[in-house]
Amino acid sequence: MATIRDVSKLAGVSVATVSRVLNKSGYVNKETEETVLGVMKTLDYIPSEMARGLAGKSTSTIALMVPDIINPFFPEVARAIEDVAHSYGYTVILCNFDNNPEKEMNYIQMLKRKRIDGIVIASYTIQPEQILQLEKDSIPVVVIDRSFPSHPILCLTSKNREGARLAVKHLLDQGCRKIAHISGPLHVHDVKERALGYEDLCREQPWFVPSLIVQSDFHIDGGYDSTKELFTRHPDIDGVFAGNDLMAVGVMKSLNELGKKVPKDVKVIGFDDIVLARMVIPELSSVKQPIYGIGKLAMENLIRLITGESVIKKAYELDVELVVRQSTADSE
Amino acid sequence: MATIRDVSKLAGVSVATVSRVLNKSGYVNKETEETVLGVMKTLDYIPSEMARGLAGKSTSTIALMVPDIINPFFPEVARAIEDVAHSYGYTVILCNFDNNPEKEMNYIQMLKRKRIDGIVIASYTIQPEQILQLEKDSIPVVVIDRSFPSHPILCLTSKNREGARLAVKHLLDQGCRKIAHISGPLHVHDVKERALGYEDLCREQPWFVPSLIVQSDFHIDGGYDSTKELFTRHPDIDGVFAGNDLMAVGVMKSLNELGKKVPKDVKVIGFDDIVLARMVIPELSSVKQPIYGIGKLAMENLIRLITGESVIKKAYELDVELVVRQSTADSE
DNA sequence: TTGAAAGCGGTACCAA
DNA sequence: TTGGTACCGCTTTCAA
Repeated sequence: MATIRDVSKLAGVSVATVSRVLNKSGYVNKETEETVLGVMKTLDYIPSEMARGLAGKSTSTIALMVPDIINPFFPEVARAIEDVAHSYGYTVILCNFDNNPEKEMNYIQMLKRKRIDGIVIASYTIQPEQILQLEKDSIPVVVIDRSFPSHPILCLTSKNREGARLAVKHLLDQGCRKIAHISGPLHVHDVKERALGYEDLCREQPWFVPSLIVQSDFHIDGGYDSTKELFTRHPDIDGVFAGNDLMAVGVMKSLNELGKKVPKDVKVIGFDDIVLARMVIPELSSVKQPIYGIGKLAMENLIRLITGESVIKKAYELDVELVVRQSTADSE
Repeated sequence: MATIRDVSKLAGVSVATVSRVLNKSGYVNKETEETVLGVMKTLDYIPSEMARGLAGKSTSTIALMVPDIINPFFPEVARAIEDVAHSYGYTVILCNFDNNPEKEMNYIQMLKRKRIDGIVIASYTIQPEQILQLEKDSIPVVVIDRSFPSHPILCLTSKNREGARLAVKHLLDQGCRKIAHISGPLHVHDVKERALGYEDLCREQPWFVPSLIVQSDFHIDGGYDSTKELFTRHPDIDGVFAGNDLMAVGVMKSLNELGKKVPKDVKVIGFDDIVLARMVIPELSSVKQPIYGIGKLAMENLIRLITGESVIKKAYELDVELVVRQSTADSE
């Protein structure tokens, strides 16, 4: 493989000059430039990012750390991240860490060795201190789907509490008179917010009892199992607000087995509005998070951090939107 | 950030020695080693992969090129690739190229600059010559979900024709008497195979007419639209074999709107058995490709190619398996 | 068992 | 406008 020296020799100039035309930096005579460009073509010269990285420039590589790319929320984020990254000349390393703190740290270590320029991370296991440490090591980080409001960390989440209220309000409007909530892991602040949104509207209802809230794990099977559990205790539930769409799908599957019709007997609404919501039958109502937008914004901000532009490191909350589909339709 | 020189100075040894303990290569006195290891810890030394890459070793990075990570088939592959890669110390770069040859080439160029060690690619647009060229540039490639039987290229696909036969046979066994096939892009050999499998069993049927085969695009909307089209022409279709699960879901959505019950009025079967198949209601019958296995095998073989172990570069076909679920259940 | 030094392929400063 | 050259951080002979 041709090197910059090969090019310089064949073009009869110095490597410095070749470097200049390569980077369009500094003065280069028009003709010289053309010669060099020509030689590059002839030699099929491809500059080594590794070498330029070593010589001081950045690696143009960022990492996307997610619990599990199979969870359909993340491919949508990944897609956005990758689109923006690619358009800015960055490359994306994909890391799955399965909510396993050890694997997570292992990965971070590996990323440090690679001297990546930054990280976008979605994690319920990472501690704010770890992120601060990363920044101290001058590796910018953007956190998505979780916020650390009391730390100077750039986080991107949605208006979870408001979204939850929208969902529950909608169920009430549709005539539901006993609404359950299946939540994700409540020790996570942003997950808790959704449960709080539910409580905001339901706590004062005559039918409300705490056992209408069940904590689960954001997975489809969790939604499935929790539903069985809920309906054993409260056979008269007529509305379910699931903490995310994946669990909502589990809810629908469970209801189907219980012989309950959606939306006739029970109305179901999820959260996130992943593409899956439009794939199931009946189509799932949901609270739309701007997933692509979150990914896009995350990457744009990360690049800003990398290039040293001024960005305020704090928790940003994006707008959500109620999306009504068949799973909460009027039961005529 | 500490460098190998910092370590060597503080430990009172040469960089060569530090390098040796780093790589556990060559002789190092037990005590010296411990000293060095200690200093590394104190300095929080993290070797630069970039530098070692430049100095001759590999980048320990491979690329996964897919049309679109949002297509649920690919996260499953990605997951496998990443698992194996990580366990061998490799890092995975994710590339979406949207079936856009230009973007694809653009990416390959970028990957060359990064001097990645190898590529796993799923593409219907790439030409065998491009892959051969890559290998000539000493970048090993493993192709998945597509085969180039007449080229010395390592490809991993499933027994598509046999799988299609299994699917259609099953529909026939379940009593279907007019079966349609919605296929993917037929110009791709492996896609064609599925259509041929369908024809193997249907061509001789009294009800068969060529217009029962519709070409589509492997996307959910394609399956949806094709179904509308098919039922306009043939309202009496009672079985649909979709070329992949995504289209099968589109089929079910379309049938739902047409007022046809699945599986009572029409039975539906897909291909791939992505996790989505178990998420929809009714659950989708499918022909199971060992997706995780394909990804795993792809990565294992890629590593073998990278490390120069002997691998026969040819098209391998993996076994498939019929998975019966609700969408083709008996209509009692 | 250890060290000196020549790269690896670029960048960028300083002179010319 | 151009060239010479000292690095960047690590690996790998070759000698000692």
